[in-house]
Amino acid sequence: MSDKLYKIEQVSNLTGLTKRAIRYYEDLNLIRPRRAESAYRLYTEEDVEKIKRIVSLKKSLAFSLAEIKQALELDQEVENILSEETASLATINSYMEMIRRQIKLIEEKVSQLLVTRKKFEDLLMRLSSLEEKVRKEETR
Amino acid sequence: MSDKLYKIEQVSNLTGLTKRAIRYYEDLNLIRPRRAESAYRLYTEEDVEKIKRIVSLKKSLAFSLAEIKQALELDQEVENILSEETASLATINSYMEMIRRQIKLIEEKVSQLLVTRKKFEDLLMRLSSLEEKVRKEETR
DNA sequence: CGCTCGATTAACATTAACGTCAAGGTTAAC
DNA sequence: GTTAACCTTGACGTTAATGTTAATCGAGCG
Repeated sequence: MSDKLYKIEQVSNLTGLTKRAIRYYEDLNLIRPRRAESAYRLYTEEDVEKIKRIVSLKKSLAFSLAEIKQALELDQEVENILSEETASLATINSYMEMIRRQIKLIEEKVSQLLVTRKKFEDLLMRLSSLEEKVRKEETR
Repeated sequence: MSDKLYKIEQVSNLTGLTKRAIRYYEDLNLIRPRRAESAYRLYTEEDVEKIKRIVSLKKSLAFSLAEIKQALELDQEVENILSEETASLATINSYMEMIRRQIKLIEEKVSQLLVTRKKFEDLLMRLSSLEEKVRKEETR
C-alpha cells in the first residue's frame, strides 16, 4: 500500500512549496525522486514526507533582517507608549495584539526546533543501545 | 558615564560583525550612529547593545538549506548504522558526538528565542497594566 | 610635513534561494 | 487527432545580505 506516486504539482500542493523550489531542492540533492519514462518526476509518500520535514525545518529559520527590524521597532514603539502613558485604549489593545502575534511566531519556531531535537535525542538513545550491544560482543 | 563613543572597527570587534555589515544595517535603518565632524561614524554603548541584540536574533535564525541537508544526511547515515548493526565502536561514538553537537546547536537557538519571547511577554504585561489604568481613568 | 592607518562613499561582484520566461515533449479529455 | 493542461530543461532575472575594490579624506606619530 501507499505506493502512490505524485507528480510535481501535487507535491507542490501537499507541501506548500513552489514547483521551482522543489526542483531546486533536487539540484541540491536534498531529494531524489524517480523518473517516469517520460522523464516526469515521480514522488513517493516518503519523498513527500521528507520535503515536509525540510519545510518544517526551514520555518524554524525565517528571520530576515526586515523581520528583525519590525520586531525592534515594535519594541521601541511600545516602550514609548509605556513611558508617555497617553495612549488610548484602542492603541494599547492594538499593540497588545501585535505583540501576541510575535510571541506566537516565536513559539511556533521553538516548537519546530523541539521536534527536531527530539528526533536527534531518539537517535542518540538508539545509538547508545547499539554501542552497549557492540561492546558486549567485543568482550565476549 | 558610559558616554564612550566607538569607531566602526571597535564596534566590529565588539559585535563580531564586519564593518560592511554594520554599515549595511545602517542603510536598513536598523541603527543610526551619530557622526563626527569628519563624518566618522560614532557608536554609543546603546548602539552597540542594539547591534548585539540584532546579532543574537540573527543567530537564532541561521538554518540554511545546506545545514538542513547536513542534518538530514546525518539522520540517514545513523538510520543505516542502526539497521545494519555492523558499525564499530569508534564509528558509533563519532556519530553520537555529531548528534550531540546538533542538539547543542538547536538548544542555543531555542534559548535565544526564549529570551526574545520573554522580552515581549514583559512588554505585554506592562501594556496590560497601562490598559487597566487608562480604563479606570476613562470611567472616572 | 609626510607617512601610514583607518575612515568615507560608490560601485560592481557574489551567494543562496528562488522567480520567470522560452522552447519543446506528454497526457488526457473531447 | 488536436487542444489544453502539465511536464521537461535551460537560462537569465531578482532579492537579501554581504564581499571586494577603488578613490578619497582624516588622524596621529616621528
